[in-house]
Amino acid sequence: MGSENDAKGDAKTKQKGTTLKRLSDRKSSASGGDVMKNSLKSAKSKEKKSSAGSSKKVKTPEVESLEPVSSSSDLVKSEPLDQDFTAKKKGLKRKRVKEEPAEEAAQLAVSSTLPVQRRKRHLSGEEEDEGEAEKRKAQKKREKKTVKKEEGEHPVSKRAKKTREEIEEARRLKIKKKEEEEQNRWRWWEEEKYEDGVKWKFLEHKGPYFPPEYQPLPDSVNFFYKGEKVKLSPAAEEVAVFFAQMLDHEYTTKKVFRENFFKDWRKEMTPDERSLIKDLEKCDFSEIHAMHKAKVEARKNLSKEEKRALKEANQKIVDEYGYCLLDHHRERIGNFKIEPPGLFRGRGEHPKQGMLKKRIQPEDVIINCGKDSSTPLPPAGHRWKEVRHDNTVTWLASWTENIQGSIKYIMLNANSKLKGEKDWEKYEVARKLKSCVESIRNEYLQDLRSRQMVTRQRAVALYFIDKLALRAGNEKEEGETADTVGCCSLRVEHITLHEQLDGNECVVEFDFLGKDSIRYYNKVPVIKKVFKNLKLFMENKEPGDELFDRLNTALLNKHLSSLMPGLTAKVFRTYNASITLQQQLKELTNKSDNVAEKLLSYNRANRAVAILCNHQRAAPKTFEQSMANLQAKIDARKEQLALAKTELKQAKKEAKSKGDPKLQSLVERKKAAVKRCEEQLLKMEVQATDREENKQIALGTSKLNYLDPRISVAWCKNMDVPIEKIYNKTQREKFAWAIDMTEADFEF
DNA sequence: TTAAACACTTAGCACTCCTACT
DNA sequence: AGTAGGAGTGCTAAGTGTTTAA
Repeated sequence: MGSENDAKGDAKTKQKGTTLKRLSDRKSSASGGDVMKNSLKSAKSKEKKSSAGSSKKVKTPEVESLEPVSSSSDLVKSEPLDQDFTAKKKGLKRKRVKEEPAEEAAQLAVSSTLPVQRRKRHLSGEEEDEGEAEKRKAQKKREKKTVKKEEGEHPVSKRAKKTREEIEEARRLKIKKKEEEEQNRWRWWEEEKYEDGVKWKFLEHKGPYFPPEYQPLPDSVNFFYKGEKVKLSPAAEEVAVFFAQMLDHEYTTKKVFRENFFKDWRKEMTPDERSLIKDLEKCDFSEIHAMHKAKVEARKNLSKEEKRALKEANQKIVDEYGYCLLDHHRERIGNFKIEPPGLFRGRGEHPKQGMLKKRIQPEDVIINCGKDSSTPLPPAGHRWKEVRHDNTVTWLASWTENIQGSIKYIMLNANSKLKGEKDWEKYEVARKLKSCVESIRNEYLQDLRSRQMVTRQRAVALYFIDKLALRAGNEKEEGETADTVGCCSLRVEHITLHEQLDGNECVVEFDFLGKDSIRYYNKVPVIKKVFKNLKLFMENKEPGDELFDRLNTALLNKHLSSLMPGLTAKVFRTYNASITLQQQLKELTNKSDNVAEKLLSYNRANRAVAILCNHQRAAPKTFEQSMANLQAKIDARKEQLALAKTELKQAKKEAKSKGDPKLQSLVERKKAAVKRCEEQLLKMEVQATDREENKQIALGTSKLNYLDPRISVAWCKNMDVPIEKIYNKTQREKFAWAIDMTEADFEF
């Protein structure tokens, strides 16, 4: 067990090296010729795709027809398996011989691994009917709330002069409030789960919040066409304002964006407007643009009082629409606002950028709530599209969006039971994978020499998904979205094979756009068998052809779920992310370190995961500046240190020659000064490295979505690091279940 | 069997808010 | 008190994977 982990760890660290390099590659390429090469490459691929792509798909012939049977065993002999996995080979063979027995499958079922429900703080006896208990809890909560409110008003009334006692009092209150919050928290993880498919029993809410209606432009602000003032109809004017507001953005200069916008804008025009306005180039939005800028500026310059009023008004909306009642608990809604209309801006080269995202009316919205709850009222003069009572889903409202035709949902906040339970389950599945990952790895390594082409392709894909944490790569409709890929949808043009590269053999160079059009660039040494298979898959194919032409995500996932219930491609990402964190934390932190050092280690472990998952971000706009500022500070501190050192020397000299005890204490003080200076310098330098390493890496995504929070909680307990140091308030709320249940000895 | 519909998680960006500094 | 810049938050697009319908 340990050895396997170590081996895997080695692979990861190696990889970390290459990925770090990868980021710098990316940096340098941004200004150099690489970008050119890439855009050329992708342009070429599009050409290919449109000409040959959909009509004739090149399929890799069956293995049997290519290779005599003997040669496949030949390959086995000549190629040792990846070191990572060889050790386990024997054990696996035995395991694989026996058909997967039903009981083993049952053991693997998720529910069985969720810790037995504890009832530490259950209000009263077990025999009490659940509904009764709920009611009582709710009642208690209400009582508490009123108390809190009365207390809360107290300090506000006597705010004029803050005495020490009052400050102290406020502090106590804050602590009390925190404790109370903790007490009030719905400890759903201590309750029984509902029967299959049922997500709730009671659900009541106020419906979504609609954005304000469009306010027509004042007469002083005009739109011009060919230099002539034109008064637009409200509908056309609203869309014109959307465009005018974006004029500072680069994408309003893009051809696709402009064309899509103009086409959709014309649809909103009256026939007269349509016959007049035929060329976007001749449109002048400058007055509208100026007005918008002035508005933004004005908002910034509001007085404190006005800002407070605005904030209060917002809070009122949140209080009214931002919560729902789910099984007698008040739960926060994640996105209770209907998305306002505007111009669609997808990520990357999106073919639909610039299109009009229409205003959603209550008539477009489906409401979902409990049968026995009060139905939310539609805005005056409107009605809902439908009201349904489906307790097998978690959404409160939904509508169909007009750009892609997909459904948008209003759902609960991440700290809710519904989301939390799902999250917990996700990590349990990933932990389950830990127990059988070895045999799965062994199996796909065997499959690399299968006679069936599908199986080989599946094996190689799985190898990538496991080793590189690639996403599954569902197929997408061409022309509907930006051209991005994942593992199964990789095309020949996305990889380059190198027999030799930088002293490594069998290197695969990946270069493609993944989710959100984020570039994935990596050079990875792979085992020979994978390399040979890739060569085979690429034979007689055009750059725009699919690499895994016989494979898709459905096929892959079907196979995976037969290996372990609940196993899909994305579980590997979760598993590898979490196991990497755990192992990196073990490796990097020492109990004797101080808190700052421990946190740096935590960040580094987190960063290793972010790199693995390719979680990137645009370098902050102010990055160079703030880095330079920090460097200046460091330089200043260095000078100070040098000065302090010379002063110390001087003092020492004098103390030695004169032997005055006063001078001796001066020496001590100077010594302390030097030490302090050194410490501060070190701290800043560490900060600088941390920031530099983080320049293009986003830690948040993995922290929020891939790292089992129990690993972090256990680490905090072991290392005596307060949980607040690694999770902010929101994160603590989201991971309340983990913070509450995890002991120091937790192992992922 | 395939495609579309559906439900839900994951993702980066832009804004706002807060805090540590001057 | 004012400000820079980092942390936190809201937003919504873009994925994954299951279910339903044709």
